[in-house]
Amino acid sequence: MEVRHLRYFIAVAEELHFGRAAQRVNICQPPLSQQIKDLEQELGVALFCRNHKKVSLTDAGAAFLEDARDILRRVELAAERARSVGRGALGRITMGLVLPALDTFLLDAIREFRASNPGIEIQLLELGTLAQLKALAAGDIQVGVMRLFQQDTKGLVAERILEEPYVLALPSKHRLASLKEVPIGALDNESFILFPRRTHPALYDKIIACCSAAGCTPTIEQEATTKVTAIALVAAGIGIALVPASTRKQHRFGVVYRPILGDLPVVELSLVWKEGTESAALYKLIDTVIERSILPI
Amino acid sequence: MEVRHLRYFIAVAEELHFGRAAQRVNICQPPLSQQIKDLEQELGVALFCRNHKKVSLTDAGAAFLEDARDILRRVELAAERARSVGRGALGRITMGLVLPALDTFLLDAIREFRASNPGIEIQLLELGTLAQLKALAAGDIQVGVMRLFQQDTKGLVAERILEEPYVLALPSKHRLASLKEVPIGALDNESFILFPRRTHPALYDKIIACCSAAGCTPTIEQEATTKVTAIALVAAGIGIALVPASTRKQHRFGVVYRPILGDLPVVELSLVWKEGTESAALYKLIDTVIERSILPI
DNA sequence: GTAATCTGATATGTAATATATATCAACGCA
DNA sequence: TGCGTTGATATATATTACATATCAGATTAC
Repeated sequence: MEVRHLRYFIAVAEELHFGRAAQRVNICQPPLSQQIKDLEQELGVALFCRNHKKVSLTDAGAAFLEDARDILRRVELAAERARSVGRGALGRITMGLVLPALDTFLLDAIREFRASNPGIEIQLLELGTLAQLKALAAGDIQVGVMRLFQQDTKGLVAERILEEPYVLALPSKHRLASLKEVPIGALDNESFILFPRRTHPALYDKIIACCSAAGCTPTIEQEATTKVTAIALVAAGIGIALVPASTRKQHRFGVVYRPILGDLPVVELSLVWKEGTESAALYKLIDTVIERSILPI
Repeated sequence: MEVRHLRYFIAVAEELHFGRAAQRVNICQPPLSQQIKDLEQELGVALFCRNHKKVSLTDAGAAFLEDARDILRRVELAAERARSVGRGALGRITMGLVLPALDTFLLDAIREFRASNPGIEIQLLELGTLAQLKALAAGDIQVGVMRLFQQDTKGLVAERILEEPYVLALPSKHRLASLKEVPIGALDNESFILFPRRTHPALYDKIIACCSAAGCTPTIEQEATTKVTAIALVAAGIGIALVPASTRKQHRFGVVYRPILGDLPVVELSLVWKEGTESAALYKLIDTVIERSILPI
C-alpha cells in the first residue's frame, strides 16, 4: 500500500464516481479503477459497492476512509515538521552549564533566545566541565558552557564567550585588605581556599605553578565547590580565596575583593558543541550566545 | 512521498548504514541511496549526515523518524481495521424498533449478539414504522423492526420475525368477559380503543373492514399510542381494546383478555433493511435475529 | 607510503508498473 | 430500440524503481 492508493481512494470515496475522481487526481479512469482494485485486493476487503449506476462505500470502506484521511494529514504534518526542524523553527536543545555561568550574561541571552524562538525548547542542566564533556559525547547535551582550560577538545568546537581575571577575596580585617592591589608574591604562606583539583586539574596546577613562579607557596586550607561556599569561608576567616572577577557581584559583609598584580591564568567560559552537528536550532542558539558574548576584542 | 520512502528511511535511520538498510528492505544500496535522496529533496531538508565513515540523523531526520514510525503503524492499523470491519468483527449499527418490539424475544437476541460480538456497537432507537422507513432511506438507521403491514418496501428487504393474533382486552365487569372467546360480531356498538390511524393507516382500515364484514360497526372512542395506555383506558372502563396477544403479559387489575373468533389481520413484526447493503456486521445481526425469531413454520 | 577495505555516490541499463488509449458490458432513459 | 452513462477490461506506452558496475573519499594495515 502506498500513499498514492490512499489519495486515490479518498478521491473516489468523496466523489463516489470513478470518472470525476480520476479527473480530480489527474489520471484517467481505467488506471484509477485498477489502483482501487489493487488496494482492495491487498486489504482483502471490498471498499466500494459498484452498482453500475451508483458507487457507494462499504462499511469497511467507510472505516478505511477515516483512517486514510488521518494518515494523509499526518504525512503532510510530518513533512512540515521536518521542514520546520530543518530551518530551526522547531527543536529541542539540552544545554549544560557550569554553575558560575549563571552569574554571566548567559541567562539573559537564553531568555532573549527563548522569546524570539518559541518553537525551540531549551533545557538547562547544571553540570561540571568534565561531566559536560561526557554528556556531549553521549549526546545527552547538545551544547555546553564550561571552563575549557587546557581540556582535550578533539571532535569538538569551542568558542570562548567570556574571560575575566582572578581577584582575591579577603576577610576585611586581613592585613592585605589595606592594599589597593595585591602582588602574588604577598600571598606566601597564606591559607588558600580553592576549587577541588579534580574539577579542573590543569587549571589548578597552573595556578599553583604561577604562585610558585612568583615565589609564594600557598597552603590550600580548604576546598570549595561553589563561589558562594568560598566567600562564606572567607567571611568566616578560614582563609583567602582566588575567585573570578564577576564574583564581586556577591557582596558579603566581612569580605573585600582586591585585584591581583602578576601573572595568573585568566578564567574563561567557553561554548562547546560537537563537530559536524547538523542542527539549525542549535546554531541559532550558538549564534545568539556568541553575539551577546562580552569578550575584549 | 510514498509509504515506501518511509519504510526505507526508517531502515536507514535504524541501521545508520545504507548497505545494511538496503539488505533489510531487500533492495540494493544504490537505489536506496537514490530514494532517500528523493525523499530529502521533496522535504527540502537533509535527513542524514553522511560523513563517509558514519551516517547519523540530523535533527530534522530524528523528528521525521518519530512521525514516519507513527505513520507506518497507522497504515498497518488502518488495513487491519478495514479487514476487521470487512469480516464483521468490528462495526457500528443503529437499529430502529417500534415500542411493542420491546416485549418480544428481540432484546434477548440483541443481548446475546452483543455478548458474542463485542466489536460491534449496536445503538437502539425507538421509532414508529413510518419514521423507520424514512430513517432507513436517510441512512440514519441500518435496520429496523416494524409493523410492515401493506407498507411499500421497494428497495428494502423485509423478513417477518414475529406474528401474533389480536386479542380483546375487556374490563373484567364487561358483559362479554363471561365468554371464553368473543366472536367479532358480538362487538357491534362497543366503544373501541385503537391505535391512531396515522401510525398504521392500512392496518387500521383493514381492522375496520374486517369488523364491518362481520356485521359490526365499532365506535372508536379513544386512541392510544401505546399498549400501556390502551390497557389503562380499558381498566378505567372507557372501552374495549384490540391488542396483540403478547400484551397479555401486562397483567392489570380489572382487565381480562379474550381470544377473538373471526377474521382479523395478524399483527406482525418485520426486520427491514436496505437492499444491497454491504455490511458484514449487519448481516451477522440480521442472521442472529432471524434465527431467534419465533414464527410458526 | 601504498595497497586494501570500507563507506556512500554516480552512471547506466533493465524490469516493473503506473498510466493512457481504445473498447466493452451493463444499465437507465427517452 | 438507440443513446448516454457507468465502471471494467485489454493492450500499449511511459515512467520509475531497481540492479549492475564503477567511482571517490576515508580509514586501516602492512
